[in-house]
Amino acid sequence: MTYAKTAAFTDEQQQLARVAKALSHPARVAIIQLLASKQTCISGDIAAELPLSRTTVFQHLQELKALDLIRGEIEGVTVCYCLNTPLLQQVYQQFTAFFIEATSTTACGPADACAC
Amino acid sequence: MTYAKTAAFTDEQQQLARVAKALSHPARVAIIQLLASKQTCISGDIAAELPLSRTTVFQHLQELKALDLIRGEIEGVTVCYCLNTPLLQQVYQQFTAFFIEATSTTACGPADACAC
DNA sequence: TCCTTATGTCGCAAACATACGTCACATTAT
DNA sequence: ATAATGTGACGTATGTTTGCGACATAAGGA
Repeated sequence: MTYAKTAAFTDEQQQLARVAKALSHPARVAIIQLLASKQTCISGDIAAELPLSRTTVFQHLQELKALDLIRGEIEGVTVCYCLNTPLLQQVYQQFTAFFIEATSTTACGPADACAC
Repeated sequence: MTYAKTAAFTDEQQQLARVAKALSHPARVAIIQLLASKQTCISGDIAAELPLSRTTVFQHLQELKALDLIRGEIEGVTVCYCLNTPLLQQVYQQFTAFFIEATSTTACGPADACAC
């Protein structure tokens, strides 16, 4: 997002793109799913469950944390990560609005000729 | 997506990540919105409406086309791009499923302490 | 107490991917 | 012929992915 021409787009577009970028790697998708499925807010267990090194997982976590999609609480030796559910719901609505806008087109027939 | 460890994740995770990647640039978000708003399936007009060069826009279009999110029909000199609405609806459902899964967590309280 | 082990994190770096644009070219309309 | 359009080849700048090595901290023995 820190690209040259980024400023030329609207905040909504940039915001959506930012979150999409966070989800643009299967590891991060997997991390979110893991955090959603586990009742415990695991920390190093995430690295253990993924086929990636501790360092790599840590960086993916950092990226998600930078967007505030997840939170991390220090609990003694370990860190307890968990989803920021309210933010996720908000993001969900943004995506929904986008997709509804995108799929409500009637200009071009479904999947066939582009008979503009 | 063509990264080393990509194969280790599920198809769903990879598919979601792939689409998210397509939406991870504001220019591509803008292009989809443009195609959705215009009744005509514009071609070079897209480049004219964005603060990017023709070539750059072309590459973004290629990326979207590679995922089949948009279609391009040659009409004489110009190419007529339009959204692949059915696919978008399908993608929409995938995202919905993901977000519902992600936001249904009750493990960690909303936005406060991670009291696992 | 000291040693070991586990954990989260930082620094660094190689491999790879993306963004962006200038040039070039073919096609078609005027 | 001229102009406009889509697209291809190529290059530079920038960003991402991935993990190895290193470090500090804290817990658990011996």
